[in-house]
Amino acid sequence: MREALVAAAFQLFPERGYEQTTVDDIVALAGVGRRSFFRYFPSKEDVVFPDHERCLADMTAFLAAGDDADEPVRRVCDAARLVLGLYAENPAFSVQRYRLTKKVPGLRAYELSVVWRYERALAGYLRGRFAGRPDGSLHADVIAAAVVAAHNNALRSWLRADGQGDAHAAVDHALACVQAAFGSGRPGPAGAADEDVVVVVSRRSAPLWRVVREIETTLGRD
Amino acid sequence: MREALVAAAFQLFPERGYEQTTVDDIVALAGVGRRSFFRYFPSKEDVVFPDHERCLADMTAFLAAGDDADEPVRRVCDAARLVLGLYAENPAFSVQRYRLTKKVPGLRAYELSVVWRYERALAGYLRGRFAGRPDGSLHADVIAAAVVAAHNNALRSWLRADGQGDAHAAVDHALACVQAAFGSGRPGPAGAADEDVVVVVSRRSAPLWRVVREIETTLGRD
DNA sequence: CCTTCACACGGCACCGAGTGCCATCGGCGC
DNA sequence: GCGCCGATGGCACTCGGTGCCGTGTGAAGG
Repeated sequence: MREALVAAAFQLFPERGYEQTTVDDIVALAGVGRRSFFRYFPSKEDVVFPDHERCLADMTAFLAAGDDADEPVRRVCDAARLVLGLYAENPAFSVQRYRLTKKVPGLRAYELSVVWRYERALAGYLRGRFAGRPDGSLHADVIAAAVVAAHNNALRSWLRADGQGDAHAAVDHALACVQAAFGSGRPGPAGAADEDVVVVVSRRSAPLWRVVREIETTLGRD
Repeated sequence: MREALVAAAFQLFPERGYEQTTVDDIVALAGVGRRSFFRYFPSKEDVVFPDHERCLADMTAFLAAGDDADEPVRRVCDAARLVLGLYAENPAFSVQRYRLTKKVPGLRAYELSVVWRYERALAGYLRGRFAGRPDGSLHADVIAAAVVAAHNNALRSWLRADGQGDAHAAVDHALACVQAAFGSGRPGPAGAADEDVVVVVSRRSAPLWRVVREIETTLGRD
């Protein structure tokens, strides 16, 4: 039933456009009642993202399954990789959906709210890992946003290329940049500081207290 | 006319709730025709963010007014501070709107699309500044997302406190964390590398090529 | 074999957001 | 005074979304 509705919708959307296709058109093609559509999809936009609810549940389960020995930033990057996997599973569908969301503003807004829930899940996990640390919630929000942005940057360039190329490699590279900025440089509360060599970047002309504060910030002890 | 509609809306929203207030209720209280409402606001959600269009225009103008001598990350942080100024101008209104967007999912989704446009403006500016640099668009997206996340984190904690406290100081502190991670550590194309002391963080057990790559990443020469 | 209960589906009526069209009215230059 | 133009209001319509109810079907139970 869900599959029939999704199939009917994605048959009509490319030829008529999203907004020109009414729910009545979809249910007429699928041969079901109009009321049943809204039983399976809370809104018309939801038919475009049929499995995002399951994906979100998978991601939160993945985050909940980790233990405290994991490096937090590494963990959220792996969670992002998990989401990419679901996109890469059926590239044709992902590309088709990408074309839709790129053109239709209402669909783009809906995608934003979807992505926002992923980002909040990542930030919630990081907030728990950074609990007690000063500016913990700030770092959690910033890192979650950076991870999502890097993931989306790689994902979109892969989608723009019609699903050609290695999506996983692109996302790995993008996430490596984020991990380089936040990951290994920010030891978690578990504290593996003595395993690290610390490198701070600061202008030579900066006052000493400024340099010290940047070192503290890098070490996460501000 | 706009002011009358906004005033009527924000008189009804707190007492009835957003979704329980129909557009007919608003125009009846304002004493204008229903058709005129949609002349001034494309949708019901727009009446909640009456000046965001002007704010976005101000921000893009601010970014366009900068010259190439500016440090790019510093510039987008200042642009974010500019947005905060418009929130801090009338705290009562901002707090009232925050309560609404926190409760109503549809309004939160709309706010996301608003914030997204700010983020795209910042990313577009950074993309221009990073043109030619490897992974320029990736860094632009990540930094823009981090700046917006830091700004929103500080803004929301200020709004949760009913507009008490110094919003500018909170945002300055939040943006300083982002600048510490991306700003001074990443010299722009203008190249002030010889003024910097470079500090890299890496596990001692990491292979040499990994350390070298992190140094390259930190210097923005990967 | 018949009953009954539950559940999924379909149809119907309704609400509210948003739009196109046209009538109206007030200010403006000619 | 006359005609033009922009702003406004009213009307009718579409479409997304919801509540309600009737119906059919299949499984459990007498």
